[in-house]
Amino acid sequence: MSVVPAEPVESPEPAWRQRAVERSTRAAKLRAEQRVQRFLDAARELITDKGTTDFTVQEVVERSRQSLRSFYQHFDGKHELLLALFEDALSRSAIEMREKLSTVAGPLERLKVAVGLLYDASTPRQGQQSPLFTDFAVQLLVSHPDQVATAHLPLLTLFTELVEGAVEAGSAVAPRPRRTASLIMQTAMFTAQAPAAPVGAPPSRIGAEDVWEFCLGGITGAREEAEVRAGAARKSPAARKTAAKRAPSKKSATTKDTAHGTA
Amino acid sequence: MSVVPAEPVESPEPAWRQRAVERSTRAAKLRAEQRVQRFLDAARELITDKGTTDFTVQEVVERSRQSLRSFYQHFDGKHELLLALFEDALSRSAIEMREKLSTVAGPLERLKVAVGLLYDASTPRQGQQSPLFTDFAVQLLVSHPDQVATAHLPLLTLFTELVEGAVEAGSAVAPRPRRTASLIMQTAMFTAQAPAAPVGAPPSRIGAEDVWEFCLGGITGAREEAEVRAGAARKSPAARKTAAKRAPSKKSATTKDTAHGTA
DNA sequence: AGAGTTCGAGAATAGCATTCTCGTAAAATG
DNA sequence: CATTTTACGAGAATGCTATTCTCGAACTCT
Repeated sequence: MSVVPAEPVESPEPAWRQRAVERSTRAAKLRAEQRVQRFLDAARELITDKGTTDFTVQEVVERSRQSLRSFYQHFDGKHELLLALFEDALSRSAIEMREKLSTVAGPLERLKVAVGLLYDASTPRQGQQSPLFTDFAVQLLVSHPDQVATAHLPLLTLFTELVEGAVEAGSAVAPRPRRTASLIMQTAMFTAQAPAAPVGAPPSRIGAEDVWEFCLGGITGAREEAEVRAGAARKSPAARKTAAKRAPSKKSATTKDTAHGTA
Repeated sequence: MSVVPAEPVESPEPAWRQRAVERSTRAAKLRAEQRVQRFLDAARELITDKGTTDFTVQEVVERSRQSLRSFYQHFDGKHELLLALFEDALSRSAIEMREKLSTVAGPLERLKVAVGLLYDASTPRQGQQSPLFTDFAVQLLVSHPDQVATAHLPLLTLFTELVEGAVEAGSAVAPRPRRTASLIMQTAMFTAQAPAAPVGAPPSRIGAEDVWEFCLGGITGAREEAEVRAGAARKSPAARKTAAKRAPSKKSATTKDTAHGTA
Protein backbone atom coordinates (compact mmCIF):
# COMPACT_ATOMS: atom_id res chain seq x y z
CA MET A 1 0.00 0.00 0.00
CA SER A 2 2.93 2.19 -0.45
CA VAL A 3 2.54 3.53 -3.90
CA VAL A 4 -0.08 3.66 -6.52
CA PRO A 5 0.19 0.46 -8.45
CA ALA A 6 -1.50 1.33 -11.67
CA GLU A 7 -1.25 4.57 -13.62
CA PRO A 8 -1.20 7.57 -11.39
CA VAL A 9 0.59 9.79 -13.81
CA GLU A 10 -2.14 10.95 -16.06
CA SER A 11 -4.88 10.81 -13.47
CA PRO A 12 -4.32 13.57 -10.98
CA GLU A 13 -7.41 12.40 -9.16
CA PRO A 14 -6.49 10.82 -5.91
CA ALA A 15 -7.95 7.54 -4.89
CA TRP A 16 -10.30 9.06 -2.35
CA ARG A 17 -11.98 11.06 -5.06
CA GLN A 18 -12.45 7.99 -7.15
CA ARG A 19 -13.93 6.22 -4.24
CA ALA A 20 -16.20 9.11 -3.46
CA VAL A 21 -17.38 9.29 -7.01
CA GLU A 22 -17.76 5.59 -7.04
CA ARG A 23 -19.90 5.64 -3.93
CA SER A 24 -21.93 8.42 -5.36
CA THR A 25 -22.27 6.49 -8.55
CA ARG A 26 -23.15 3.15 -7.15
CA ALA A 27 -26.70 4.02 -6.35
CA ALA A 28 -27.36 5.44 -9.76
CA LYS A 29 -25.82 2.44 -11.37
CA LEU A 30 -27.99 0.20 -9.32
CA ARG A 31 -31.08 2.07 -10.31
CA ALA A 32 -30.05 1.91 -13.93
CA GLU A 33 -29.49 -1.80 -13.76
CA GLN A 34 -32.89 -2.23 -12.27
CA ARG A 35 -34.48 -0.37 -15.10
CA VAL A 36 -32.53 -2.28 -17.66
CA GLN A 37 -33.66 -5.46 -16.06
CA ARG A 38 -37.25 -4.38 -16.30
CA PHE A 39 -36.82 -3.81 -19.99
CA LEU A 40 -35.21 -7.16 -20.44
CA ASP A 41 -37.89 -8.96 -18.52
CA ALA A 42 -40.62 -7.24 -20.42
CA ALA A 43 -39.02 -8.20 -23.70
CA ARG A 44 -38.62 -11.79 -22.61
CA GLU A 45 -42.23 -11.94 -21.60
CA LEU A 46 -43.30 -10.55 -24.89
CA ILE A 47 -41.26 -13.09 -26.77
CA THR A 48 -42.58 -16.07 -24.92
CA ASP A 49 -46.08 -14.68 -24.94
CA LYS A 50 -46.35 -13.93 -28.58
CA GLY A 51 -44.06 -16.73 -29.59
CA THR A 52 -42.27 -14.40 -31.88
CA THR A 53 -39.70 -11.68 -31.62
CA ASP A 54 -41.63 -9.19 -33.63
CA PHE A 55 -42.26 -7.02 -30.66
CA THR A 56 -41.96 -3.31 -31.01
CA VAL A 57 -40.01 -1.07 -28.74
CA GLN A 58 -43.28 0.50 -27.80
CA GLU A 59 -44.58 -2.76 -26.46
CA VAL A 60 -41.51 -3.29 -24.39
CA VAL A 61 -41.82 0.17 -22.99
CA GLU A 62 -45.45 -0.24 -22.12
CA ARG A 63 -44.99 -3.63 -20.60
CA SER A 64 -42.16 -2.45 -18.45
CA ARG A 65 -44.13 0.63 -17.44
CA GLN A 66 -41.37 2.87 -18.44
CA SER A 67 -40.85 5.32 -21.22
CA LEU A 68 -39.28 5.52 -24.61
CA ARG A 69 -37.13 8.23 -23.25
CA SER A 70 -35.78 5.85 -20.70
CA PHE A 71 -35.36 3.03 -23.13
CA TYR A 72 -33.10 4.94 -25.41
CA GLN A 73 -31.23 6.27 -22.48
CA HIS A 74 -30.29 2.77 -21.45
CA PHE A 75 -30.02 1.04 -24.78
CA ASP A 76 -28.34 2.15 -27.88
CA GLY A 77 -31.27 0.78 -29.79
CA LYS A 78 -33.41 -2.23 -30.20
CA HIS A 79 -30.49 -4.29 -31.38
CA GLU A 80 -28.74 -3.82 -28.09
CA LEU A 81 -31.72 -5.12 -26.27
CA LEU A 82 -31.82 -8.14 -28.48
CA LEU A 83 -28.15 -8.68 -28.10
CA ALA A 84 -28.43 -8.56 -24.37
CA LEU A 85 -31.25 -11.06 -24.44
CA PHE A 86 -29.34 -13.27 -26.78
CA GLU A 87 -26.19 -13.17 -24.80
CA ASP A 88 -28.02 -13.93 -21.63
CA ALA A 89 -29.89 -16.83 -23.16
CA LEU A 90 -26.73 -18.37 -24.52
CA SER A 91 -24.95 -17.94 -21.28
CA ARG A 92 -27.73 -19.58 -19.33
CA SER A 93 -27.87 -22.33 -21.86
CA ALA A 94 -24.22 -23.09 -21.39
CA ILE A 95 -24.66 -23.34 -17.66
CA GLU A 96 -27.72 -25.48 -17.97
CA MET A 97 -25.95 -27.76 -20.35
CA ARG A 98 -23.04 -28.19 -18.04
CA GLU A 99 -25.38 -29.36 -15.37
CA LYS A 100 -27.11 -31.84 -17.55
CA LEU A 101 -23.83 -33.10 -18.88
CA SER A 102 -22.40 -33.68 -15.47
CA THR A 103 -24.31 -36.92 -15.24
CA VAL A 104 -23.21 -38.28 -18.56
CA ALA A 105 -20.57 -40.94 -18.80
CA GLY A 106 -17.86 -40.95 -21.44
CA PRO A 107 -16.31 -37.95 -23.17
CA LEU A 108 -17.69 -38.84 -26.55
CA GLU A 109 -21.09 -39.55 -25.12
CA ARG A 110 -21.02 -36.21 -23.41
CA LEU A 111 -20.28 -34.50 -26.64
CA LYS A 112 -23.06 -36.38 -28.30
CA VAL A 113 -25.54 -35.41 -25.66
CA ALA A 114 -24.36 -31.83 -25.88
CA VAL A 115 -25.02 -31.79 -29.58
CA GLY A 116 -28.48 -33.11 -28.93
CA LEU A 117 -29.15 -30.47 -26.33
CA LEU A 118 -27.89 -27.69 -28.49
CA TYR A 119 -29.92 -28.92 -31.40
CA ASP A 120 -32.96 -29.05 -29.26
CA ALA A 121 -32.44 -25.63 -27.80
CA SER A 122 -31.94 -24.22 -31.27
CA THR A 123 -35.07 -25.71 -32.68
CA PRO A 124 -37.68 -23.02 -33.10
CA ARG A 125 -40.59 -23.76 -30.89
CA GLN A 126 -43.51 -22.04 -29.36
CA GLY A 127 -43.17 -21.09 -25.74
CA GLN A 128 -39.44 -21.32 -25.71
CA GLN A 129 -38.22 -19.23 -22.88
CA SER A 130 -34.71 -19.12 -24.15
CA PRO A 131 -34.78 -18.45 -27.81
CA LEU A 132 -31.27 -19.46 -28.53
CA PHE A 133 -31.69 -19.25 -32.15
CA THR A 134 -34.57 -17.39 -33.56
CA ASP A 135 -35.20 -14.93 -36.26
CA PHE A 136 -33.62 -12.10 -34.42
CA ALA A 137 -30.57 -14.15 -33.66
CA VAL A 138 -30.09 -14.62 -37.35
CA GLN A 139 -30.52 -10.97 -37.99
CA LEU A 140 -27.95 -10.15 -35.43
CA LEU A 141 -25.63 -12.55 -37.11
CA VAL A 142 -25.45 -10.33 -40.12
CA SER A 143 -25.80 -6.98 -38.44
CA HIS A 144 -23.49 -7.46 -35.49
CA PRO A 145 -21.36 -10.52 -36.13
CA ASP A 146 -18.69 -9.71 -33.61
CA GLN A 147 -21.06 -9.34 -30.75
CA VAL A 148 -22.79 -12.51 -31.71
CA ALA A 149 -19.48 -14.25 -31.60
CA THR A 150 -18.92 -12.86 -28.15
CA ALA A 151 -22.30 -14.09 -27.11
CA HIS A 152 -21.41 -17.53 -28.35
CA LEU A 153 -18.34 -17.64 -26.23
CA PRO A 154 -19.72 -19.51 -23.23
CA LEU A 155 -21.12 -22.26 -25.39
CA LEU A 156 -18.03 -22.34 -27.52
CA THR A 157 -15.92 -22.76 -24.46
CA LEU A 158 -18.07 -25.61 -23.29
CA PHE A 159 -17.92 -27.39 -26.58
CA THR A 160 -14.23 -26.83 -26.89
CA GLU A 161 -13.76 -28.50 -23.56
CA LEU A 162 -15.90 -31.39 -24.63
CA VAL A 163 -13.97 -31.81 -27.84
CA GLU A 164 -10.70 -31.67 -25.98
CA GLY A 165 -11.98 -34.24 -23.58
CA ALA A 166 -12.90 -36.55 -26.38
CA VAL A 167 -9.54 -36.04 -27.99
CA GLU A 168 -7.66 -36.77 -24.82
CA ALA A 169 -9.65 -39.90 -24.35
CA GLY A 170 -8.64 -40.89 -27.81
CA SER A 171 -12.19 -40.91 -29.04
CA ALA A 172 -11.71 -38.09 -31.45
CA VAL A 173 -9.19 -36.23 -33.49
CA ALA A 174 -9.13 -32.48 -33.54
CA PRO A 175 -5.91 -30.60 -34.00
CA ARG A 176 -7.68 -27.33 -33.32
CA PRO A 177 -10.40 -28.13 -30.84
CA ARG A 178 -11.79 -24.64 -30.90
CA ARG A 179 -12.44 -24.71 -34.59
CA THR A 180 -13.88 -28.13 -34.41
CA ALA A 181 -16.13 -27.08 -31.59
CA SER A 182 -17.24 -24.10 -33.57
CA LEU A 183 -18.03 -26.24 -36.56
CA ILE A 184 -20.01 -28.66 -34.50
CA MET A 185 -21.98 -25.89 -32.91
CA GLN A 186 -22.74 -24.23 -36.18
CA THR A 187 -23.83 -27.43 -37.74
CA ALA A 188 -26.16 -28.26 -34.90
CA MET A 189 -27.61 -24.80 -34.50
CA PHE A 190 -28.17 -23.98 -38.12
CA THR A 191 -29.45 -27.38 -39.01
CA ALA A 192 -31.98 -27.21 -36.24
CA GLN A 193 -33.05 -23.81 -37.40
CA ALA A 194 -33.08 -24.29 -41.12
CA PRO A 195 -35.98 -25.76 -42.97
CA ALA A 196 -35.70 -29.29 -44.14
CA ALA A 197 -36.19 -30.22 -47.74
CA PRO A 198 -38.55 -28.32 -49.98
CA VAL A 199 -41.94 -29.46 -51.10
CA GLY A 200 -41.03 -32.44 -53.17
CA ALA A 201 -38.47 -35.01 -52.21
CA PRO A 202 -38.53 -37.02 -49.04
CA PRO A 203 -39.87 -35.11 -46.09
CA SER A 204 -36.55 -35.48 -44.44
CA ARG A 205 -36.08 -33.17 -41.57
CA ILE A 206 -32.53 -33.56 -40.47
CA GLY A 207 -32.56 -34.59 -36.87
CA ALA A 208 -30.13 -34.30 -34.04
CA GLU A 209 -28.96 -37.83 -34.66
CA ASP A 210 -28.08 -37.04 -38.23
CA VAL A 211 -26.15 -34.04 -37.11
CA TRP A 212 -24.27 -36.08 -34.61
CA GLU A 213 -23.39 -38.75 -37.09
CA PHE A 214 -22.18 -36.17 -39.49
CA CYS A 215 -20.06 -34.45 -36.92
CA LEU A 216 -18.71 -37.73 -35.77
CA GLY A 217 -17.71 -39.37 -38.95
CA GLY A 218 -18.05 -36.79 -41.63
CA ILE A 219 -18.44 -38.55 -44.90
CA THR A 220 -15.77 -41.11 -44.39
CA GLY A 221 -18.19 -42.90 -42.20
CA ALA A 222 -16.75 -43.79 -38.88
CA ARG A 223 -20.32 -44.36 -37.97
CA GLU A 224 -20.72 -48.00 -37.23
CA GLU A 225 -17.56 -48.28 -35.28
CA ALA A 226 -18.39 -45.10 -33.54
CA GLU A 227 -21.61 -46.53 -32.34
CA VAL A 228 -19.81 -49.58 -31.18
CA ARG A 229 -17.30 -47.48 -29.39
CA ALA A 230 -19.85 -45.31 -27.73
CA GLY A 231 -22.09 -48.18 -26.83
CA ALA A 232 -19.66 -50.85 -25.77
CA ALA A 233 -16.58 -49.41 -24.21
CA ARG A 234 -13.67 -47.09 -24.75
CA LYS A 235 -10.84 -49.51 -24.55
CA SER A 236 -9.34 -49.09 -27.96
CA PRO A 237 -9.46 -45.39 -28.26
CA ALA A 238 -7.38 -44.81 -31.35
CA ALA A 239 -9.75 -44.20 -34.15
CA ARG A 240 -9.71 -47.11 -36.43
CA LYS A 241 -9.86 -46.35 -40.07
CA THR A 242 -12.11 -49.18 -40.92
CA ALA A 243 -14.71 -47.34 -42.80
CA ALA A 244 -12.96 -46.23 -45.92
CA LYS A 245 -10.74 -49.00 -46.95
CA ARG A 246 -12.02 -49.73 -50.35
CA ALA A 247 -10.35 -49.02 -53.62
CA PRO A 248 -9.84 -45.30 -53.75
CA SER A 249 -10.50 -43.77 -57.10
CA LYS A 250 -9.95 -46.24 -59.84
CA LYS A 251 -13.32 -45.71 -61.33
CA SER A 252 -13.34 -42.03 -61.08
CA ALA A 253 -13.38 -41.62 -64.81
CA THR A 254 -16.64 -43.42 -65.11
CA THR A 255 -18.44 -41.45 -62.51
CA LYS A 256 -17.28 -38.23 -63.96
CA ASP A 257 -20.47 -37.33 -65.69
CA THR A 258 -22.68 -37.83 -62.73
CA ALA A 259 -22.57 -34.18 -62.08
CA HIS A 260 -23.77 -33.15 -65.45
CA GLY A 261 -27.13 -34.71 -65.73
CA THR A 262 -30.24 -32.88 -64.81
CA ALA A 263 -30.37 -29.38 -63.63
CA MET B 1 -68.74 -32.94 -53.24
CA SER B 2 -68.63 -36.65 -53.39
CA VAL B 3 -68.72 -37.62 -57.03
CA VAL B 4 -66.87 -34.83 -58.67
CA PRO B 5 -63.71 -36.30 -60.07
CA ALA B 6 -61.97 -33.19 -61.25
CA GLU B 7 -63.82 -29.96 -61.86
CA PRO B 8 -65.64 -30.16 -65.16
CA VAL B 9 -68.98 -29.38 -63.67
CA GLU B 10 -68.39 -25.84 -62.67
CA SER B 11 -66.25 -25.06 -65.71
CA PRO B 12 -68.39 -25.36 -68.80
CA GLU B 13 -65.66 -23.76 -70.84
CA PRO B 14 -64.79 -25.85 -73.86
CA ALA B 15 -61.28 -26.27 -75.03
CA TRP B 16 -61.53 -23.70 -77.79
CA ARG B 17 -62.30 -21.02 -75.31
CA GLN B 18 -59.31 -21.97 -73.28
CA ARG B 19 -57.16 -21.79 -76.33
CA ALA B 20 -58.56 -18.47 -77.33
CA VAL B 21 -57.96 -17.07 -73.92
CA GLU B 22 -54.56 -18.55 -73.95
CA ARG B 23 -53.67 -16.89 -77.21
CA SER B 24 -55.04 -13.65 -76.02
CA THR B 25 -53.08 -14.06 -72.86
CA ARG B 26 -49.75 -14.92 -74.28
CA ALA B 27 -48.85 -11.43 -75.33
CA ALA B 28 -49.81 -9.97 -72.02
CA LYS B 29 -47.80 -12.59 -70.27
CA LEU B 30 -44.83 -11.76 -72.36
CA ARG B 31 -45.12 -8.11 -71.57
CA ALA B 32 -45.46 -8.88 -67.93
CA GLU B 33 -42.37 -11.01 -67.97
CA GLN B 34 -40.48 -8.25 -69.60
CA ARG B 35 -41.47 -5.85 -66.90
CA VAL B 36 -40.63 -8.29 -64.22
CA GLN B 37 -37.25 -8.72 -65.78
CA ARG B 38 -36.67 -5.01 -65.71
CA PHE B 39 -37.40 -4.97 -62.02
CA LEU B 40 -35.09 -7.84 -61.41
CA ASP B 41 -32.29 -6.28 -63.39
CA ALA B 42 -32.68 -3.01 -61.63
CA ALA B 43 -32.54 -4.70 -58.28
CA ARG B 44 -29.48 -6.65 -59.22
CA GLU B 45 -27.76 -3.52 -60.37
CA LEU B 46 -28.59 -1.78 -57.16
CA ILE B 47 -27.19 -4.62 -55.15
CA THR B 48 -23.91 -4.80 -56.96
CA ASP B 49 -23.65 -1.04 -57.10
CA LYS B 50 -24.27 -0.31 -53.49
CA GLY B 51 -22.72 -3.52 -52.32
CA THR B 52 -25.63 -4.04 -50.03
CA THR B 53 -29.19 -5.21 -50.29
CA ASP B 54 -30.62 -2.29 -48.44
CA PHE B 55 -32.27 -0.92 -51.49
CA THR B 56 -35.76 0.40 -51.26
CA VAL B 57 -38.59 -0.50 -53.52
CA GLN B 58 -38.58 3.09 -54.61
CA GLU B 59 -35.05 2.79 -55.89
CA VAL B 60 -35.89 -0.30 -57.83
CA VAL B 61 -38.87 1.41 -59.33
CA GLU B 62 -36.91 4.46 -60.33
CA ARG B 63 -34.03 2.51 -61.73
CA SER B 64 -36.30 0.36 -63.78
CA ARG B 65 -38.20 3.42 -65.00
CA GLN B 66 -41.44 1.93 -63.93
CA SER B 67 -43.88 2.66 -61.19
CA LEU B 68 -44.78 1.50 -57.76
CA ARG B 69 -48.13 0.68 -59.15
CA SER B 70 -46.56 -1.69 -61.56
CA PHE B 71 -44.24 -3.17 -59.04
CA TYR B 72 -46.98 -4.27 -56.73
CA GLN B 73 -48.95 -5.51 -59.64
CA HIS B 74 -46.20 -7.90 -60.54
CA PHE B 75 -44.78 -8.76 -57.17
CA ASP B 76 -46.53 -9.66 -54.03
CA GLY B 77 -44.07 -7.50 -52.19
CA LYS B 78 -40.43 -6.87 -51.78
CA HIS B 79 -39.86 -10.33 -50.42
CA GLU B 80 -40.96 -11.86 -53.68
CA LEU B 81 -38.48 -9.80 -55.57
CA LEU B 82 -35.76 -10.88 -53.24
CA LEU B 83 -36.84 -14.45 -53.44
CA ALA B 84 -36.71 -14.34 -57.20
CA LEU B 85 -33.26 -12.84 -57.09
CA PHE B 86 -32.12 -15.36 -54.58
CA GLU B 87 -33.47 -18.28 -56.46
CA ASP B 88 -31.90 -17.09 -59.63
CA ALA B 89 -28.55 -16.54 -58.01
CA LEU B 90 -28.52 -19.98 -56.49
CA SER B 91 -29.56 -21.56 -59.71
CA ARG B 92 -26.84 -19.80 -61.64
CA SER B 93 -24.38 -20.74 -58.99
CA ALA B 94 -25.22 -24.36 -59.37
CA ILE B 95 -24.72 -24.19 -63.11
CA GLU B 96 -21.48 -22.32 -62.80
CA MET B 97 -20.23 -24.82 -60.30
CA ARG B 98 -21.02 -27.69 -62.56
CA GLU B 99 -18.93 -26.12 -65.23
CA LYS B 100 -15.98 -25.56 -63.02
CA LEU B 101 -16.26 -29.03 -61.60
CA SER B 102 -16.28 -30.65 -64.99
CA THR B 103 -12.53 -30.30 -65.14
CA VAL B 104 -11.88 -31.83 -61.77
CA ALA B 105 -10.66 -35.35 -61.47
CA GLY B 106 -11.83 -37.74 -58.76
CA PRO B 107 -15.22 -37.81 -57.08
CA LEU B 108 -13.87 -36.88 -53.72
CA GLU B 109 -11.74 -34.16 -55.16
CA ARG B 110 -14.75 -32.82 -56.96
CA LEU B 111 -16.70 -32.68 -53.78
CA LYS B 112 -13.84 -30.95 -52.10
CA VAL B 113 -13.62 -28.34 -54.79
CA ALA B 114 -17.35 -27.88 -54.65
CA VAL B 115 -17.17 -27.18 -50.96
CA GLY B 116 -14.49 -24.63 -51.64
CA LEU B 117 -16.55 -22.95 -54.30
CA LEU B 118 -19.62 -22.84 -52.17
CA TYR B 119 -17.69 -21.47 -49.27
CA ASP B 120 -16.22 -18.83 -51.45
CA ALA B 121 -19.53 -17.88 -52.95
CA SER B 122 -21.03 -17.64 -49.50
CA THR B 123 -18.35 -15.43 -48.12
CA PRO B 124 -19.68 -11.93 -47.75
CA ARG B 125 -17.78 -9.67 -50.03
CA GLN B 126 -18.09 -6.37 -51.71
CA GLY B 127 -19.09 -6.43 -55.34
CA GLN B 128 -20.51 -9.88 -55.22
CA GLN B 129 -22.82 -10.22 -58.17
CA SER B 130 -24.46 -13.30 -56.80
CA PRO B 131 -25.43 -12.65 -53.26
CA LEU B 132 -25.84 -16.22 -52.23
CA PHE B 133 -25.84 -15.33 -48.67
CA THR B 134 -26.58 -11.86 -47.55
CA ASP B 135 -28.71 -10.10 -45.06
CA PHE B 136 -31.79 -10.52 -47.13
CA ALA B 137 -31.08 -14.16 -47.68
CA VAL B 138 -31.11 -14.53 -43.96
CA GLN B 139 -34.32 -12.63 -43.61
CA LEU B 140 -35.90 -14.83 -46.15
CA LEU B 141 -34.67 -17.82 -44.28
CA VAL B 142 -36.87 -16.93 -41.37
CA SER B 143 -39.77 -15.36 -43.20
CA HIS B 144 -40.17 -17.83 -46.03
CA PRO B 145 -38.28 -20.98 -45.15
CA ASP B 146 -40.02 -23.20 -47.62
CA GLN B 147 -39.29 -21.04 -50.57
CA VAL B 148 -35.72 -20.72 -49.52
CA ALA B 149 -35.51 -24.46 -49.39
CA THR B 150 -36.88 -24.59 -52.88
CA ALA B 151 -34.33 -22.08 -53.99
CA HIS B 152 -31.62 -24.28 -52.57
CA LEU B 153 -32.77 -27.19 -54.59
CA PRO B 154 -30.43 -26.85 -57.56
CA LEU B 155 -27.40 -26.68 -55.35
CA LEU B 156 -28.68 -29.43 -53.14
CA THR B 157 -29.16 -31.61 -56.17
CA LEU B 158 -25.65 -30.92 -57.29
CA PHE B 159 -24.16 -31.74 -53.95
CA THR B 160 -26.27 -34.81 -53.61
CA GLU B 161 -24.90 -36.05 -56.89
CA LEU B 162 -21.39 -35.33 -55.78
CA VAL B 163 -21.88 -37.18 -52.55
CA GLU B 164 -23.39 -40.11 -54.36
CA GLY B 165 -20.49 -40.10 -56.73
CA ALA B 166 -18.04 -40.23 -53.89
CA VAL B 167 -19.99 -42.98 -52.24
CA GLU B 168 -20.09 -45.07 -55.38
CA ALA B 169 -16.40 -44.63 -55.81
CA GLY B 170 -15.98 -45.90 -52.31
CA SER B 171 -14.46 -42.67 -51.14
CA ALA B 172 -17.24 -41.83 -48.79
CA VAL B 173 -20.05 -43.25 -46.77
CA ALA B 174 -23.46 -41.69 -46.78
CA PRO B 175 -26.56 -43.77 -46.31
CA ARG B 176 -28.71 -40.77 -47.09
CA PRO B 177 -26.80 -38.73 -49.59
CA ARG B 178 -29.34 -35.98 -49.64
CA ARG B 179 -29.06 -35.34 -45.95
CA THR B 180 -25.34 -35.51 -46.07
CA ALA B 181 -25.29 -33.09 -48.95
CA SER B 182 -27.54 -30.75 -47.04
CA LEU B 183 -25.31 -30.90 -44.02
CA ILE B 184 -22.23 -30.21 -46.05
CA MET B 185 -23.86 -27.27 -47.73
CA GLN B 186 -25.07 -25.79 -44.50
CA THR B 187 -21.74 -26.15 -42.89
CA ALA B 188 -19.94 -24.50 -45.75
CA MET B 189 -22.41 -21.69 -46.23
CA PHE B 190 -22.93 -20.73 -42.65
CA THR B 191 -19.34 -21.06 -41.69
CA ALA B 192 -18.34 -18.81 -44.52
CA GLN B 193 -20.90 -16.33 -43.37
CA ALA B 194 -20.45 -16.50 -39.67
CA PRO B 195 -17.86 -14.55 -37.81
CA ALA B 196 -14.86 -16.35 -36.53
CA ALA B 197 -13.88 -16.10 -32.91
CA PRO B 198 -14.69 -13.05 -30.85
CA VAL B 199 -12.27 -10.37 -29.85
CA GLY B 200 -9.98 -12.37 -27.64
CA ALA B 201 -8.70 -15.79 -28.45
CA PRO B 202 -6.84 -16.70 -31.58
CA PRO B 203 -7.97 -14.80 -34.61
CA SER B 204 -8.98 -18.00 -36.21
CA ARG B 205 -11.27 -17.55 -39.11
CA ILE B 206 -12.44 -20.94 -40.15
CA GLY B 207 -11.49 -21.43 -43.74
CA ALA B 208 -12.80 -23.57 -46.53
CA GLU B 209 -10.11 -26.12 -45.83
CA ASP B 210 -11.24 -26.49 -42.26
CA VAL B 211 -14.76 -26.97 -43.41
CA TRP B 212 -13.69 -29.59 -45.85
CA GLU B 213 -11.68 -31.47 -43.30
CA PHE B 214 -14.57 -31.42 -40.94
CA CYS B 215 -17.01 -32.64 -43.52
CA LEU B 216 -14.60 -35.29 -44.57
CA GLY B 217 -13.60 -36.83 -41.35
CA GLY B 218 -15.81 -35.36 -38.73
CA ILE B 219 -14.06 -35.72 -35.45
CA THR B 220 -12.92 -39.24 -35.86
CA GLY B 221 -10.17 -37.94 -38.03
CA ALA B 222 -10.07 -39.66 -41.31
CA ARG B 223 -8.08 -36.69 -42.28
CA GLU B 224 -4.58 -37.85 -42.98
CA GLU B 225 -5.59 -40.86 -44.89
CA ALA B 226 -8.13 -38.82 -46.71
CA GLU B 227 -5.48 -36.46 -47.88
CA VAL B 228 -3.38 -39.33 -48.93
CA ARG B 229 -6.23 -40.78 -50.83
CA ALA B 230 -7.08 -37.55 -52.54
CA GLY B 231 -3.53 -36.64 -53.31
CA ALA B 232 -2.06 -39.93 -54.36
CA ALA B 233 -5.05 -41.27 -56.13
CA ARG B 234 -4.24 -39.53 -59.32
CA LYS B 235 -0.65 -39.09 -60.14
CA SER B 236 -0.99 -35.82 -61.95
CA PRO B 237 -4.32 -34.31 -61.29
CA ALA B 238 -4.10 -30.83 -62.68
CA ALA B 239 -6.94 -29.96 -60.42
CA ARG B 240 -4.96 -29.76 -57.27
CA LYS B 241 -5.46 -26.14 -56.57
CA THR B 242 -6.57 -24.97 -59.91
CA ALA B 243 -10.19 -24.48 -59.24
CA ALA B 244 -9.79 -23.33 -55.71
CA LYS B 245 -9.56 -19.70 -56.61
CA ARG B 246 -12.47 -18.18 -58.30
CA ALA B 247 -12.09 -17.52 -61.95
CA PRO B 248 -14.14 -14.42 -62.50
CA SER B 249 -16.28 -14.76 -65.53
CA LYS B 250 -17.33 -11.40 -66.76
CA LYS B 251 -20.77 -12.17 -67.85
CA SER B 252 -23.86 -10.09 -68.17
CA ALA B 253 -22.21 -6.80 -67.69
CA THR B 254 -22.27 -4.98 -70.96
CA THR B 255 -25.52 -3.15 -70.70
CA LYS B 256 -25.05 -1.83 -67.27
CA ASP B 257 -24.90 1.88 -67.91
CA THR B 258 -28.42 2.16 -69.16
CA ALA B 259 -29.41 3.50 -65.84
CA HIS B 260 -27.96 6.92 -65.60
CA GLY B 261 -28.76 9.63 -63.18
CA THR B 262 -32.46 9.42 -62.86
CA ALA B 263 -32.60 9.53 -59.18
C1' DA C 1 -62.75 3.40 -83.31
C1' DG C 2 -64.33 1.76 -78.79
C1' DA C 3 -64.13 -1.08 -74.65
C1' DG C 4 -61.13 -2.73 -71.50
C1' DT C 5 -56.63 -3.12 -69.47
C1' DT C 6 -52.24 -1.59 -67.90
C1' DC C 7 -49.31 1.92 -66.63
C1' DG C 8 -47.01 6.16 -64.68
C1' DA C 9 -46.79 9.70 -61.31
C1' DG C 10 -47.31 10.52 -57.06
C1' DA C 11 -50.26 11.35 -53.05
C1' DA C 12 -51.97 8.86 -49.00
C1' DT C 13 -51.58 5.46 -45.39
C1' DA C 14 -49.41 2.73 -42.00
C1' DG C 15 -45.87 0.57 -38.97
C1' DC C 16 -41.94 1.26 -36.42
C1' DA C 17 -37.54 2.95 -34.71
C1' DT C 18 -35.54 6.90 -33.00
C1' DT C 19 -35.46 11.82 -31.35
C1' DC C 20 -37.15 15.74 -29.19
C1' DT C 21 -39.83 18.79 -25.89
C1' DC C 22 -41.48 19.85 -21.65
C1' DG C 23 -42.89 19.61 -17.20
C1' DT C 24 -42.18 16.83 -12.96
C1' DA C 25 -40.08 13.86 -9.51
C1' DA C 26 -36.05 12.30 -7.40
C1' DA C 27 -31.28 12.77 -6.09
C1' DA C 28 -27.10 15.18 -5.00
C1' DT C 29 -24.99 19.13 -3.01
C1' DG C 30 -23.71 22.67 0.24
C1' DC D 1 -33.61 22.91 3.87
C1' DA D 2 -33.11 25.17 -0.52
C1' DT D 3 -31.00 24.71 -4.76
C1' DT D 4 -29.05 22.76 -8.56
C1' DT D 5 -28.51 18.67 -11.27
C1' DT D 6 -30.09 14.60 -13.15
C1' DA D 7 -33.40 11.10 -14.50
C1' DC D 8 -37.94 10.13 -15.82
C1' DG D 9 -42.70 9.90 -17.98
C1' DA D 10 -45.83 11.09 -21.48
C1' DG D 11 -46.29 11.63 -25.79
C1' DA D 12 -45.70 14.45 -29.89
C1' DA D 13 -42.58 14.81 -33.89
C1' DT D 14 -39.43 12.95 -37.39
C1' DG D 15 -37.69 9.88 -40.75
C1' DC D 16 -37.71 5.95 -43.36
C1' DT D 17 -40.11 2.24 -45.87
C1' DA D 18 -43.44 -0.74 -47.51
C1' DT D 19 -47.85 -0.90 -49.30
C1' DT D 20 -52.24 1.04 -51.13
C1' DC D 21 -54.96 4.15 -53.58
C1' DT D 22 -56.44 7.66 -57.16
C1' DC D 23 -56.68 9.45 -61.63
C1' DG D 24 -55.82 10.36 -66.05
C1' DA D 25 -53.11 8.83 -70.13
C1' DA D 26 -51.30 5.17 -73.12
C1' DC D 27 -51.75 0.97 -74.93
C1' DT D 28 -54.05 -3.63 -76.55
C1' DC D 29 -57.39 -6.31 -78.62
C1' DT D 30 -61.34 -6.85 -81.44
